[in-house]
Amino acid sequence: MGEQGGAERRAYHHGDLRAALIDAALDLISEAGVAGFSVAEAARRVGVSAAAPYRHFPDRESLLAAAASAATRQLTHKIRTAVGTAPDPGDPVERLAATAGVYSRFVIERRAGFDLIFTPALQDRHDGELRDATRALVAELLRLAMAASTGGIHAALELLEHHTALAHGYAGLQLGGAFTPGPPHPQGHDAVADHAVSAARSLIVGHRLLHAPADSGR
Amino acid sequence: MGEQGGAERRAYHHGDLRAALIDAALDLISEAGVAGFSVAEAARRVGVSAAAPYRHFPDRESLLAAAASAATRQLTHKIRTAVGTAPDPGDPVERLAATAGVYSRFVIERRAGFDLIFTPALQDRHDGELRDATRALVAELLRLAMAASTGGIHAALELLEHHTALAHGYAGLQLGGAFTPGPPHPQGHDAVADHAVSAARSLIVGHRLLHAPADSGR
DNA sequence: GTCTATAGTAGGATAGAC
DNA sequence: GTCTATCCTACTATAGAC
Repeated sequence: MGEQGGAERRAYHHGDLRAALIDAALDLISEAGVAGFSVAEAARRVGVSAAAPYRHFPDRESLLAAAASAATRQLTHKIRTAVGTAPDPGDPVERLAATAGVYSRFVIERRAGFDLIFTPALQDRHDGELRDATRALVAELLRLAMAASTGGIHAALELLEHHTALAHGYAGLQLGGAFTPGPPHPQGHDAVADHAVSAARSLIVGHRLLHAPADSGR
Repeated sequence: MGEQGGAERRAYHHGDLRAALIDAALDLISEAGVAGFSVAEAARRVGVSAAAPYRHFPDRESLLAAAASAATRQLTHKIRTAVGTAPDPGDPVERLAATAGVYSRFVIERRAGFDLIFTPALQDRHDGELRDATRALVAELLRLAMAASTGGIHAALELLEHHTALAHGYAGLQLGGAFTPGPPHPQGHDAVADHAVSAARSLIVGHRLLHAPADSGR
């Protein structure tokens, strides 16, 4: 992430080709999604042969899983630091709503969201690294949903699901080009993230209205 | 049907290979997304050589665009017929909420949603067929959003965007496997669609609350 | 640990026979 | 209009040299 010397040049695997390959994989994913990722291209970016990665990862999926783990940790970190900077950080509604912006922006910029994190092929590897990263992320979100919901745990889980779908949908529509009839706007990402936050506010408010403590039925 | 027991033989291009290829393309997309589509595989399914499709479509993208147009028309039709069967068809909130269920179910089953319909590479072809189909779909949704919103046209457009993102997100999470830690549930599609409708209700209610006519000033 | 070379797979697209 | 045959491209993965 940090290095930005040449446009995409080479040979900075001074000592850690494994890490360099994960970085390259994340770059590829951010540029063209999981479909744009290939072991060969990642190797090319780093400046090694197509065979070299197989010394560090048994197969394509292993590298992909490592990249997914890294992305998950990055996302969790972004959510943790961003929640405190909401318009009204003391309001649990604003705190949860802010995560919709963080998530959609992250996915739009990196193309590494829940669909990558929860890819069955990756989760089924029972990779401890990915499992731990996923759990930390879900725990963080659940905490925020619990605070924002006026119902019980059941209502909070439902709210989290609704909220997650909303943020994921914003990212998906933007990435799919549904918001940009013309060429993609430079600052469109921020605008989309803002819309996601605004939508999340409506959703949370509506959810609280329909799941008020006095009216916990249904 | 003459031909013997291949698992999926067809050779029903009696007179309309073009239509048969579009059908096959839609099948491929529904099975593995756009990534699962290839001209070669579509031809194989229909029972013709890999070269035959190029008599009817100049290139891969043309066939894909034709499939996207067909899917768009199907989706518009499903929305039109389903809106009347909402729990309370007279309630504009329920009518709009119902479309979240229709959309998410459709996308989950066919993998042909807004990200396919609005794929820039397809929209930039200026294909009249796809353009007309897209416009009809958007017009239908906008009508419903206008009826459900208590604000002006601006609020209705915002509501539609929020609503669309929500439905799209539900479909995306389900397709990405985020809802199914284990194997995908058989009737999971209906459950997910129901959740999408429920979420849409919260969203619409919240939106109306935040954009009431008396309080139109955000 | 990395290289070159290679086997195998799959798809997009064209040429020319029938 | 469809076929066979072909060329090109790109990727995964392995083998053996250094």
